[in-house]
Amino acid sequence: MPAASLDVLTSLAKRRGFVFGGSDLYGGIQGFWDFGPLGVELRTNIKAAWWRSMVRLRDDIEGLDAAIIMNPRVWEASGHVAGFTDPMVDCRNCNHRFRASDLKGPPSEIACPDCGQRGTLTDARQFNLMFKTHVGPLEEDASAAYLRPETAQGIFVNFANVQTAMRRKLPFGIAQIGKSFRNEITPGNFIFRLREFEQMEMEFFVPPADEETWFRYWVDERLRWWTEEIGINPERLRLRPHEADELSHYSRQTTDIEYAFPMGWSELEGVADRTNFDLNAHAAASGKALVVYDEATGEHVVPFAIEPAMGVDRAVLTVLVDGYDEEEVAGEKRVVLHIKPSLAPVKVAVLPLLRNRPELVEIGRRLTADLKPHVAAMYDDTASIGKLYRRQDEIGTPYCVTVDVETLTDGAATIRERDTMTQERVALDAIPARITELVAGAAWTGQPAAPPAE
RNA sequence: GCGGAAGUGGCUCAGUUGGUAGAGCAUCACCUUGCCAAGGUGAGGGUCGCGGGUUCGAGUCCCGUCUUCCGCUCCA
Repeated sequence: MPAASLDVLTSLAKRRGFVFGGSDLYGGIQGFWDFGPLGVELRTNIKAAWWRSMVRLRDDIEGLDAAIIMNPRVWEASGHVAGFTDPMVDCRNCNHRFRASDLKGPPSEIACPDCGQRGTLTDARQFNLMFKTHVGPLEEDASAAYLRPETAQGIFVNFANVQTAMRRKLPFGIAQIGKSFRNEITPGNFIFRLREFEQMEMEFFVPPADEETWFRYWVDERLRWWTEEIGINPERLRLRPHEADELSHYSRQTTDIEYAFPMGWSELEGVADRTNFDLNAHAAASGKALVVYDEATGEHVVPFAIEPAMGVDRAVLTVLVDGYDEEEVAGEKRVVLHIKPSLAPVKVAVLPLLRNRPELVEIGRRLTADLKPHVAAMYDDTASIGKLYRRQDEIGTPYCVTVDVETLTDGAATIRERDTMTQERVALDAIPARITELVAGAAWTGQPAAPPAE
């Protein structure tokens, strides 16, 4: 099963209303995409799946929705101001990049530390990966603020609030879904790397002694989520532990969950062991203790944070790539999105076999109205039945209900399943319940993995 | 930011040595068919990314600019 190329997928996404180029009316803007009618449903469903498995089904994780703009001191304490705004120097010969402060002289006078070539270094340039803005109407330095480059800091600065309000003891986690912004030098690969993107991050706070156990637990649990709950082909997923020299400034160890995208294996989610780096940093900068009292030892401890972090947009891309398939049916190409029914933008489409029979149209419309309170449903009669099926296949609609002439006498209609194209005949009255049952039955395979044994 | 390629109707593209825009698919209407992209008739839709220049005349040449794509960087 060859994965769809990004071109094919981009074309499908635009044509069918999943994703549009950002501001394309004005020629576009690099690194920003708009989600259309179907795209917003898909991403909403993915977020719901994450929130359900992370927050709703668990009793050890709380939810949070922090502001995008925070006090700039947050970013100084977290290390992002230092890490994201250094003057950088590029080597035109070997393409490596250096912090100007790490070089032993002016870039124009020294040789490249890597390739040794002289005269190939650019001047120092400010690389600010954080979007800067101003709070209030005056654009002065004192009012400068940043759009958050990760949602995690909103969790860390609310650690004590949540812990106290919810009377939490270790271990417990805080989960958050929200937009983040990075002025990436090179966005691209469709919606893989964006400048405005949405993250789903969870910080799981554990006693320092349990760090390793929980780290392994979350790597396994996240991989399970991708395969069992999102339905991604396990053969196209792999784990990749980071080498020591590629770790982020806050991380002791990180394992990526990678997917075999058309452009190669790329990161889908990172599980990072952030230790107590962030809580310590914020405690030091704010002057407020960020600790939990451990009754067993009678001591205050600064918890360690294990962080599974993923991008909603990458999840959308993955679901599209993984689900896309071109089959041959009766000598014709059939494009179908084999995505999990729970994720599909439209769960059921009601199609009259004959659109010039008012009775069938009437029944179809009424059935659609009956379905809408239960699942995302739509009605379509603007083409022949075969064409209507293919349209729904292309957007991943798992079920189609076809109202035919026999419906007038037997009061039943056929439910056609996307992947097998098989049909079952069900009484009109029973169809909403049956569809709901089918969608729900195929949606969830189970509960999150049990926490590691004490 | 550096190197390479490209920007023509919703999508994919054609447009010959510059002469005043086409195709397929898609969409819509009507007819016909009636369970997996059938057929027929017709319709809508493009100031050819944007700005400037050369020319009697530019999608087609020149300059600038913006954007996109592929590599390097990045990391959700």
